[in-house]
Amino acid sequence: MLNGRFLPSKTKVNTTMIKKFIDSVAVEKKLGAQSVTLSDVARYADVSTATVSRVLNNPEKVSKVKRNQIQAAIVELGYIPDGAARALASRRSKIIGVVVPTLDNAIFATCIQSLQSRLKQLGYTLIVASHEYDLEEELHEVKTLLQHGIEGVMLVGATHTPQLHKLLAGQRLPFVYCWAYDPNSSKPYIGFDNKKAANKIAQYLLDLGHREFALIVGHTNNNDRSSDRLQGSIDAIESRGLALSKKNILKRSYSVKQGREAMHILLQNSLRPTAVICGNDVLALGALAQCQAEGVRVPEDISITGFDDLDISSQLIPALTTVHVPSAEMGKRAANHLVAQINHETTLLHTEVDIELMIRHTAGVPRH
Amino acid sequence: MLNGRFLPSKTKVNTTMIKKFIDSVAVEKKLGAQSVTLSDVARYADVSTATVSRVLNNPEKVSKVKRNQIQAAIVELGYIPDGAARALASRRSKIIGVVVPTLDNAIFATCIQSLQSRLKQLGYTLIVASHEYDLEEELHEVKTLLQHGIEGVMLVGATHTPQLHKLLAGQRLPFVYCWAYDPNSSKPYIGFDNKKAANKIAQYLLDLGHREFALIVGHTNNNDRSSDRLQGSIDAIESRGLALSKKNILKRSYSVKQGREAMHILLQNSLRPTAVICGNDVLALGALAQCQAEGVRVPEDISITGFDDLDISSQLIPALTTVHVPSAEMGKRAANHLVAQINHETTLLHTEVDIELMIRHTAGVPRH
DNA sequence: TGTTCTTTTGTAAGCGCTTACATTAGGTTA
DNA sequence: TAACCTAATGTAAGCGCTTACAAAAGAACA
Repeated sequence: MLNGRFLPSKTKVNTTMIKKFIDSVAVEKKLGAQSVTLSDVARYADVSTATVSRVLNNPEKVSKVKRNQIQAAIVELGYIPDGAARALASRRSKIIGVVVPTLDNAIFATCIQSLQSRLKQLGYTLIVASHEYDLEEELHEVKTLLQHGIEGVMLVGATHTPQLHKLLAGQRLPFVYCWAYDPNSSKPYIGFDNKKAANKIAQYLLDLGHREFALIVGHTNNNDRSSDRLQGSIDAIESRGLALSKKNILKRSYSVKQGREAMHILLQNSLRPTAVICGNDVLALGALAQCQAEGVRVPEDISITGFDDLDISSQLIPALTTVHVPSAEMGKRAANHLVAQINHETTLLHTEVDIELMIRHTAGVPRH
Repeated sequence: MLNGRFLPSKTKVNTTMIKKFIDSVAVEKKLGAQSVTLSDVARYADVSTATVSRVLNNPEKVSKVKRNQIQAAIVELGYIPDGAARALASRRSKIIGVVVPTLDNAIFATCIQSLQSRLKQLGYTLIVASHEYDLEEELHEVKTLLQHGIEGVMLVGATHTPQLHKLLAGQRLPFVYCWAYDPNSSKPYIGFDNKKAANKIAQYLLDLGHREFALIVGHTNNNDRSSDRLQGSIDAIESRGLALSKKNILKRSYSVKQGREAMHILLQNSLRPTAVICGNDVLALGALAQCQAEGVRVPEDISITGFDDLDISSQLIPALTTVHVPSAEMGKRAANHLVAQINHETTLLHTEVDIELMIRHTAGVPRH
């Protein structure tokens, strides 16, 4: 041990000695802060750098005696491997990236939480970026992530710039699209059919007897989830031979406030809709609040539905009728998928997750 | 250009040639996917690697002619710098880390959103980790971030394991504690005094005439924000000579459901409190919903207050009386602080952000 | 005991960049 | 035009690891 630096080998090492060793390393390197390197550990444990590296990466390839020696040295010196050096030498960063539209929506936060927690189990670290519903920005973010050597990336939705598709293909970077589903695509999807889901909830309202609809949805430009949900609802309504006036389709950004404002407009109409389908729960919560504010009873006077099933949605009074989206599950599956891809294991190209109509108390039979 | 690889110099370059160049690079490297390196760019633009590197890092140090030449080469070859190599050589990763308790609370998501957006402006990338209110896990996460070469880290609260404090000091890593404030500490804080804020809201209720209180707060072990808020309320109440029975202090994890359950218990009491102070908005929203569910009017029968001022809190009916916490601002300030630290610029050690009592409609004068 | 095979360990060559230092080109000035 | 300065560029030595390959040490067997 200490390899002749200042201690005869086999001497029992105490804390002071370690400190001196580290300090002497620091002095030698003319560094203010000592940063213990792998070769310091090697010297301290009296082995080669290769052996230390093996302990880090393939412990089973090192004899028990040396392994213990080295592991003790690592702890004693407080050695922390340098990820950049590892990444450079091994060409594996152990980093995965995700670019979501925004973190301000709990649905993405939940997904990221579970993505990250699963990746942690698998030995990966997550870098998060958001693009605020701007696809050029999304491209830019992926490039930044690429600079950081991500080994895989999760993206939201199916709509992206052509350059991004090219980039992903060119880099041979494992990736997965979430929150959307297209079994005919050659690209990997983990998600669900937004159109089908929106169709389902509209059907439910139609079956309850509703004929006068309004839709409050998210902006549909460059947002396939939003436009699919819109289209799904429209299809359902028109399939029953009903008309939906443009005036009753309100596109708003996803916020409670916008939901309120949109509902306020709808309530001004001489002919009020009996059912308002919202593009997500946040908008629905706003719509619901506005009804309360204006003394409109839900669901007696008007029915409201959401999409996402946020935690809060089931707890409010009345509890929101909505579509449950398993965002945590998507995160977890995305993690599994990406890591499998990285390890060249075979994976399913497409995974459709179950969405479920949550029938609660904001939708009911319309008044005559 | 192309430096004799297969084109006479000064030849006009077209797409096919670029492709061939890239392919020849790929073949030479025996790589499946071509990854264009800085030296490829240098060769292509017929300059040294140093010059290319300068264009990347100090463009003003390179003559206009070469700079343009090189920038064109970068675009044409689709060169993406390798962050690991840059980090290793320059000892700067351009990565900053943040470890929050959880992403499932919108208040942290909002903060991270703004932290990240500011860091992006400053040329940094963010790695997010969460510890689920487990301080050992927090330590572990910081270690992982350190492996990835973070240049700074934002942490939440003032309570951390001693090892973490040691680690931060030993690594000379810029860091900042958010969501708490201690002007007497030698550690940097960007936040506010939770105790004072909680005191303020309790005073407000006392001034309204409330005498019977209950508290629904977060778990207080290892969570200084939660325990400070609890203590602040208790202090206010006791300073008026009022007693607060242990039975009326309910500790729950932060979820709407838990808020509901806690309120349900309080409503069972023969002597109901006239005011319920909640440790955060999520709990308050739950408490509010439970009152609605049980036909208890807010604020006529019972007053409820929150803490955080989530987006939704101001939009619900009745709008929640709460404390506004500028989480986005804290994120932004944390970004500025950390980057300033990294660049050895002088910074304020402590920043107290303004919190504000948001008087809305869930707290009123108690019934006689 | 020598031979062969297996396991363990070491040696040393990079990974793709940055940067100190050396060199050269291009201006100024006397 | 020589001497000197500044700006632009190149050369080459690493940064801290991993890993192919070589070497050494054991184990097993005849």
